[in-house]
Amino acid sequence: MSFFIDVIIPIPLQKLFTYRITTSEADFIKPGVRVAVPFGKSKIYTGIVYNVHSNGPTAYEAKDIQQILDETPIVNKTQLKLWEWISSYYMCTLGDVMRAALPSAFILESETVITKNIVENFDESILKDDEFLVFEALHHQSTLKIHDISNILDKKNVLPVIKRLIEKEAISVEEEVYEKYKPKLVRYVKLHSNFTSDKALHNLLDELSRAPKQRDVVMTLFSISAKTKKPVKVKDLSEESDVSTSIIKALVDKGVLEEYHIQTDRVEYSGEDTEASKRLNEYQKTALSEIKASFEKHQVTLLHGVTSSGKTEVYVKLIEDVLNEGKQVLYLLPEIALTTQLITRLQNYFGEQVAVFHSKYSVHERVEVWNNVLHNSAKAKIMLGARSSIFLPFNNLGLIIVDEEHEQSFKQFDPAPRYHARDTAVVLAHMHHAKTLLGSATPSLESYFNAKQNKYGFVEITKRYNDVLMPDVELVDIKDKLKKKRMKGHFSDRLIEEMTETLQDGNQIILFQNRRGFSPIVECKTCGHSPQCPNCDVSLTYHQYRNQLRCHYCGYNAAMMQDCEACGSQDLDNKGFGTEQIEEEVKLLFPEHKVARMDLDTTRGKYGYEKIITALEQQEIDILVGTQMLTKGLDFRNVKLVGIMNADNMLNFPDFRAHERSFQLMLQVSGRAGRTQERGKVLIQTYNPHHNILQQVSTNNYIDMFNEQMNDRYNFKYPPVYKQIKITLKHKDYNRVETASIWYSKSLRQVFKEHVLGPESPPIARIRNQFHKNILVKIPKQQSLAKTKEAIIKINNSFLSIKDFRSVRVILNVDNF
DNA sequence: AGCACGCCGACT
DNA sequence: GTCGGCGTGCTC
Repeated sequence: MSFFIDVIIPIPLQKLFTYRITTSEADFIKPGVRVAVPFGKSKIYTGIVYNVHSNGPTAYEAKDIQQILDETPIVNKTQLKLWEWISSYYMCTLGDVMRAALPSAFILESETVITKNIVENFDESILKDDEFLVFEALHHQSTLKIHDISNILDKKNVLPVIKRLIEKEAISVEEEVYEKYKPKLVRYVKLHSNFTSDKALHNLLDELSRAPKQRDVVMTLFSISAKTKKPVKVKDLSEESDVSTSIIKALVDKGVLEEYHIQTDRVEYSGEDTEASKRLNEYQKTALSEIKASFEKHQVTLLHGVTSSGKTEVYVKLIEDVLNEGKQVLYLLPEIALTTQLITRLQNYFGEQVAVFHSKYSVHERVEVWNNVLHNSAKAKIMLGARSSIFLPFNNLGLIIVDEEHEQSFKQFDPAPRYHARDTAVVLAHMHHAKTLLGSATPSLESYFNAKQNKYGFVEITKRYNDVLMPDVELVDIKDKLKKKRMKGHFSDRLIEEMTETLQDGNQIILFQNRRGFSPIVECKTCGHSPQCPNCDVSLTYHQYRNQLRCHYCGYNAAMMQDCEACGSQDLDNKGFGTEQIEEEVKLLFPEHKVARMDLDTTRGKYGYEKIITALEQQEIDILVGTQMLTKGLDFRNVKLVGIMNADNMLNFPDFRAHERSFQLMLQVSGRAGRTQERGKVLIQTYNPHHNILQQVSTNNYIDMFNEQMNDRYNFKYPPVYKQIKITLKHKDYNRVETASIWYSKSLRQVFKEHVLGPESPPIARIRNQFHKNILVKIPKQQSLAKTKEAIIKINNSFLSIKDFRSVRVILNVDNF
């Protein structure tokens, strides 16, 4: 009997690929192991075995696999089940999910390696110029990659050149697979076995009496190993004996010491002993027991706790319980909230059992974390991570906590799989028969709605820790202030007053402006022209610190011009304002005080973010200007005043969730004010102080906001009342997308009638030279989601079979919010 | 997604 | 006349 395997390949193709394996391989291969398989003419890909069977294909001849890459599965059954759920729910391929799920080091790809043929008296004259260049390069370097050749020839399509060289038998090519993951080795030393006897050792020390430094090293090695009874690291030995590693090396060369390696973990926690978890206050205790009671009835529970209510302590208690049952915990939170502050706090309680999974980790670190989770290692009982950590190979999950549940960064928008980590977490927990706790000070409407519908359990903490009062929120009408000439730049007299007072008391200030850059738009005062991005339909943003104009959509940048491109006038004006400009203005208003800025531009580097946080904690900064980055997971003792520079631009954002988002954002920023005894103050500058959302923010009235917003959602058939799927079409030719989107929406309308919206051009119709069109399908609660998707897939297939439309890119986005 | 094949414009 | 553009089709 012959055996076959179906393999998931990390490419966006819906089907699995069948390969033939030998009988002995069949004994060995299980679903979840990686195999290297030939694909297409020359490529070798890493695939994940989906299943093993003996039904050979009839329509084609199955290829043999090239190699088995793992002894045991690196992906477990539950994960494969989750992958399948994601692929069907979010309408993407298993290959897409695989790409997102596995650390990139697991996905090996072959690379073409070019070598020179050894031929006596090769006639170089038959080579053309570019061919000769490549041939010449191989004299200096024994092998070249395709990429190297592109660099040498300075063009991208080099395959024809290589082909001709092969025909002339000047070179040959080979596919090489790289094991990208190399475990980190730490160097250790021990005394060579020749000297372990007392006598030999005595002789050695005598011999070394003329080399005191070397003698010291040997002595220190003894004392360290006597003390620690563990292998001795070269690094430790060098530090302890205070000699350079070159002396140790000399001893190794002499054969006195022996060097060896042990594989170690890159991700190591070297903290102090763990401390007992804190005692909970009354509200926290009540919440804890309510959550436990709720878990009896509900698989998912929503914890609505005001900012600074001490939710983390409650989580800690819950985690302790789950750990005692010997189960794993997943603690999900948005990327920007993954701060050192929180990590250290959890490590203080749980020590080594906490592992972090982070986008800033190197590929190697991710593999190590993956393996620790896979083997249910004691080092990875509690996984702390952003959305992609739902893909880790848990085998015994007891609890998932989704903190800051309302954060939109849990949803992946690009590329596929466009999954929502919170919703996927609920499904994952269900597969493990585990519980899910969603926590937020400002729950998303959908979660609160689910709680109200009794689909989720619900628990509330309404008091801040230590009974600190909620900040006092004041709305400042800048329209009125402008009229009365009480504005200095973007600062109202009220804001300046409060700032002056706060600084006099030695407290800190946070200013929130939801837009980076200096001023969004440069406009010529003479002709009204403003510079546009050549690739996108947006005006360029002026960034002062590099005197540059930049596009926030495609990254295009150009030097700021001296005079108007259109009419040559020198009278250029800056419209609108961003964080940079606020920073400038603050510096002028308060020259005595230290001002810093926190946005994408200032936190680029690996530690950029941390530096600013530390500086603020140590009170080196008096005033911090920033974007929404400020809102998350930061706990500052001395911030007393929070200023929101302009509430209107978020409220007017064209999105059905703009109001909900603004409410969440403003309440979260406000939460940064006054976290200790003194009551904090929040000033919100706006042109429209009577806006309901602003009123609800100032009275901290979530319920009112919820009811009012839900009313809109009912009326306009938006989530969470209706489900929705967004279909985006992209093409570089506007007419093409236009016709394509009309065809697409027409077909959809035949099935879904009035529940199809669009096609519409988004506010920014062109990004990276691609024109976009959006179509929205609204799905009533009683309509089957599975059937809806089936119908869409059918329409999509007919769409793709029209040859004029084949070049149009289609993006399906389920729950596009 | 890649990559090969095949058909048309702009250069030697 | 070739080089290189990209539209089309296929991948076990």
